Amino acid sequence: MKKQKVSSAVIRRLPRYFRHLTDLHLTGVERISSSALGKSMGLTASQIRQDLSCFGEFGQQGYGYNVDNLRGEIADILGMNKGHTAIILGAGNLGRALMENFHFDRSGVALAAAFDVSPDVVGQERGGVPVYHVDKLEEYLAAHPASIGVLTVPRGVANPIAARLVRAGVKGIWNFTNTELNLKEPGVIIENVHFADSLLALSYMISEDA
Amino acid sequence: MKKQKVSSAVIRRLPRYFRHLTDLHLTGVERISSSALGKSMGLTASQIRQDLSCFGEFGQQGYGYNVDNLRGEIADILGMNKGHTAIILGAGNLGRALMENFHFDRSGVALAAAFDVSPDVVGQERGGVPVYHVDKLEEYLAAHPASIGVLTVPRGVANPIAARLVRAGVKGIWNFTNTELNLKEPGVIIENVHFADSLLALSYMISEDA
DNA sequence: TAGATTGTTAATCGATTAACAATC
DNA sequence: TAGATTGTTAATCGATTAACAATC
Repeated sequence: MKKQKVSSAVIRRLPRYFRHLTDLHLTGVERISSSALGKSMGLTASQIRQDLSCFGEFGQQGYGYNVDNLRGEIADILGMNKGHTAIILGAGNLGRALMENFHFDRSGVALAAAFDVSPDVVGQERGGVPVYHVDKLEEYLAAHPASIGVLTVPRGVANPIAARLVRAGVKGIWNFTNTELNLKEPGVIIENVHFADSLLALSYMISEDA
Repeated sequence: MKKQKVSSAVIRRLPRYFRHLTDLHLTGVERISSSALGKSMGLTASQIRQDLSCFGEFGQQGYGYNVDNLRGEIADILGMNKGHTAIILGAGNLGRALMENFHFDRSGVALAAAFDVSPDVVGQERGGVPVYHVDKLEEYLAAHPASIGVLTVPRGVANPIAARLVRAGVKGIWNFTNTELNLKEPGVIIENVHFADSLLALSYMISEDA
């Protein structure tokens, strides 16, 4: 178990490797070299080999990598086989879009439930996922622990809800609320999805040469 | 007009600066030093000054930065005052969530219309935005040019629709389709929003020390 | 075997941080 | 004025790329 710290740049590339290898696998490709993979992803062969070497030796000299095997190794590295479970907080438009359309299972995550306050959705099912009242959150989590909380609540309640999630033992928060969460608990991981940041970066890039 | 290339790391931080300055402004903060801003954002003062120096001189020795002024400068840099217009392709769950809940205007972008094929939505309005049949796309864009296409169509049609957008003169594509778009046109900017990549990175981080 | 391609060490490049003169 | 803080140049650090011996 080599325990050197893996840089964030590498971590961000891992899902891309996984996605490309999945595509290759579905296309029937059985083996690929670092240079071929690099060309198709816009990376250098060196970088790919360097990245993978953080986690082990997955290739074979003179051959390259077995696509399906490497895909499996990366799935493992990403924690896709750890049986992570997620719950959604906030079954508004975005929450429902995730429930109905996003394939959590393809990332190795089981979406177990959603929570909201509105009588319009509480008690219903969306995309096969039950929606409970948020008052039941702690009770639910005590019986059905979850490692990931998906935060799609309104900005205003983001922090209090996040604090409740953390107190109830959630390990990571997937934050869609456009708020910087400030938790005191150190161990909890926050992954922010800031739509506006992404759109503004695009706006910058298309504005540059005008 | 200094024209040194701005690194992608800097570009990605600009929207964060904008967001934090907006928050400060709303809280009534009038001036801030690079070190105070750095502390609140988890960056070094050096980095902030270095970043800003790519675009000009916005501070004052011994004083720091005027929050509202700097916010305005960054808005300008980001192209928020260029009058960018966006259209949404695909008025499914995600497309509708963006129409009804995402404030394009807060990023300086006007959302003008959406396009879909389903009779269930075509002809309706969502969040004040009309939904047209995608057959009308070229005709519409000829009359109402847009700089940004928001791609929330199913994976399968992502590439053909993207190609049509580009042919019709769109400058950037905000891609939510979990597909790597391959366009031949060089000038067009693609900004990918890969939910799964983000979730997998989170999965990795919470799995690490288990 | 010869050719291909790995994993890894060394070299390069770029980004972040530190230092400091300039000055409000 | 003295203190604070900028913009910028130099130093450091880390990440990417290149090179190459090992070997399938």
